[in-house]
Amino acid sequence: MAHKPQNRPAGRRTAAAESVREALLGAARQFFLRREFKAVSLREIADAAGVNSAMVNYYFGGKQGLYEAMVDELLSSLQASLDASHERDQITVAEFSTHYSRLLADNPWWPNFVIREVLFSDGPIRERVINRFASVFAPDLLRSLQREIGSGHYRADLDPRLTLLSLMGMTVFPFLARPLLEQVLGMTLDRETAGKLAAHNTQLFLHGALNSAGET
Amino acid sequence: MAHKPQNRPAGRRTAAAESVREALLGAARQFFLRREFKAVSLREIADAAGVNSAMVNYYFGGKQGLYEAMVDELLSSLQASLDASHERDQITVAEFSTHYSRLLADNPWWPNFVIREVLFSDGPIRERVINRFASVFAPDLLRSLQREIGSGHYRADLDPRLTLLSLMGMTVFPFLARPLLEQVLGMTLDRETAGKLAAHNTQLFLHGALNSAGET
DNA sequence: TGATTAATTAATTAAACGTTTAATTAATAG
DNA sequence: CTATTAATTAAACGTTTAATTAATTAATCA
Repeated sequence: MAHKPQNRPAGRRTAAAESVREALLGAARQFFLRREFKAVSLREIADAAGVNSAMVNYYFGGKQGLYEAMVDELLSSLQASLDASHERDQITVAEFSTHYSRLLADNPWWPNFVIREVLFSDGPIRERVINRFASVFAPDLLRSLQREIGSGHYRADLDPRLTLLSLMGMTVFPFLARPLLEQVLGMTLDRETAGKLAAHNTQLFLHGALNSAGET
Repeated sequence: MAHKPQNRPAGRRTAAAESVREALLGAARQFFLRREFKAVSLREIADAAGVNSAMVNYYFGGKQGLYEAMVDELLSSLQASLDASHERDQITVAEFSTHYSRLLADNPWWPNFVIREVLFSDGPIRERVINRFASVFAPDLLRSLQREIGSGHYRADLDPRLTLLSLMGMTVFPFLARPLLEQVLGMTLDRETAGKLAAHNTQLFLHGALNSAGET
């Protein structure tokens, strides 16, 4: 019944309570990001957090509640880390490529998680992830592309939305296909490779693959 | 123990047996492609197939066996559909973009499934999916890129592997992010849009985004 | 200090799961 | 016709799950 530790009187064992909450969230992140929802049991989460499994129901109202809390925490931290990455409405292709690649290289869990939520989940979490994810880079980048096309800097026949998709795909896909890279191409996606990839993508996006004297 | 109906004497109730097998495989595809492994129960599969749930153990040795059989069937049908798409070693960027886009547009389950297997699964199935997947397009395309770079048709400073990744990303990502497209950009990925996307990607890949008279 | 109440643990519950088993039906072979 | 074997069913098994309840601990305040 006690879905949440309601109206907790400030300063009464709250330190311990917060530590239990955070321990559970940390353990939840550790498991939920790596395995599917149903394949993770509350017991292993509680054990890893060093608390009793009933605490999940006490603090989060159940398994689903814990998962949603973890997702919210994750999205908030991402938002914060991205808010500092570029000036609003002023992102360039090179900046996007560089910042996004670094972000993905530093947080290997991120693309997996987003893709899983976007592709396989449903319900309120998926909506939240999509909207939050989409609001981070896409609008600014889309506006930037439209400006460049309108100003004649980019080719006038470029569809901004398709171009956005191409650019995001070039940037994100390698991190999604990371195991494929390692097993098939023998590449590892550390920060250095991610940097090379970002530079490569920027070049390719701006100039194309054809040699200067090339034909179609 | 009887993992498979061993040494089945030809012509003894095999018709019925095959229909049960296929009914189970069909139902398995219907559920496993949409939900995670642990979230699918043998009971719902058996119910949908109209057979007893013990048949799963009789014919496939268990839940895992049924899943693996389904995966193998899926990979074989994909391989067959792709073998007809291009001459070995002779694929161009435009061909790749076009064929792959059409394939993904026609089989919406495919990118989801591959990504799930590649990112979240482990064990023998993942190996099989990666190798099978990688052997379909990547080697031919990589060779083609190397040839174009070596011949001077493409810029000499292009890294073939990074270029392969960029190209695959441009092509595959929109289908992975399909829900995001629909919800954020208001686009639907039908065959027509997929065609436009393929043409756009080919153009962008070859010529880049910059206008002819543009600066860096 | 002693009552009160939040926090935590331990024990328990009911349901769902995949699998196994034993019994039954159907079909062929000798 | 009988023996044999494949195919199928229904029931039960043991395990695991999330959730609930009861019991215990500890901190606050009158």
